[in-house]
Amino acid sequence: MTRPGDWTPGAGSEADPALDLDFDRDDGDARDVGQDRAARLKKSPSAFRTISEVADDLHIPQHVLRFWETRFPQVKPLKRGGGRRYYRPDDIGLLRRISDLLYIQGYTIKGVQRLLREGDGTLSGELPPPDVADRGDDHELTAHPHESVDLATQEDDTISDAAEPWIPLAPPLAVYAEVDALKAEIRRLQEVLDLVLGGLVDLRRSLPS
DNA sequence: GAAACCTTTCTGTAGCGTCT
DNA sequence: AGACGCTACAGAAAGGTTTC
Repeated sequence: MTRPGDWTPGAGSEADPALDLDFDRDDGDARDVGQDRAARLKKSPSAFRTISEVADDLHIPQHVLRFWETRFPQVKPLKRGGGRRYYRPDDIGLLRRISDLLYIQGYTIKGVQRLLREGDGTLSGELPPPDVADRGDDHELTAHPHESVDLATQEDDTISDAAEPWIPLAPPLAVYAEVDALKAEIRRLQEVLDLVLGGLVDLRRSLPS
C-alpha cells in the first residue's frame, strides 16, 4: 500500500481536480493499522489531515471533534464537497490546546470559550489555571486567581461571563509544576500505549489468517 | 427547613444515511 | 466496504419550584 507522506489541497487529482488531496489510500489492501499510523506520523507537519487522523493523533473521538466544532466557532476545518473536514496545522494546534485545557487543566467548555473570546482565538501561550466558574468540578480553589480581587463591590460571589474582564494574577507555581508533571506522565503513557499498539499489530501480522 | 419533583444545561453518544 | 456527517437522543448535574 502506498500513501504519500504529504497531501495538501489544491494540487490537482483524478478524484477531485478542484481540491487534490493527493492521498492514495489503496483501499484494496487490508489496511495495516500500524503502518497506517506510521505513515501518518511521517506526514509533513504542514499537511492537511482528515478527522480520523486528527482523532487518532489527539486521542479524541471523531464525534467529540465535531461536537467541539459546534461549541468553538474558532475551530473551522476546511470542508470539501460532501462536507468532509480537512484540518490545517493551525486547527490541529488549537484542538490540541482545547483538549489540554478540558482534559488536563480541568476547564469546562464554557471556560475555554471564554479564554478564546478574551484571547486572540488561538489559546497560545501560557494560560492560568481555571477559576471556579470555569471548572468542571467543585473542588476548593482557595488560591484561585480571583481570590485577591476585591469582591465586596460585586453583587454576588459568582464570577460570571458578564463580570469585568478577567485579570491574570500571579499563578500558583506549585499547581503549574504539578500540571507539567502530569502532562509529562501522560506523554510517557501515550508513548507506552503506542509501543503496545505496535506490538499488538506485529503480533496480529504473525498470526495465521 | 428539607424532601420531592420538575426543568434546564452540559457533554457527549447512537443511529442511520451519504460519500469516497 | 468503510469512513464520514448530521441529527436526535441520553444521562448526569445543577438549579428552581412546590409541598409538607
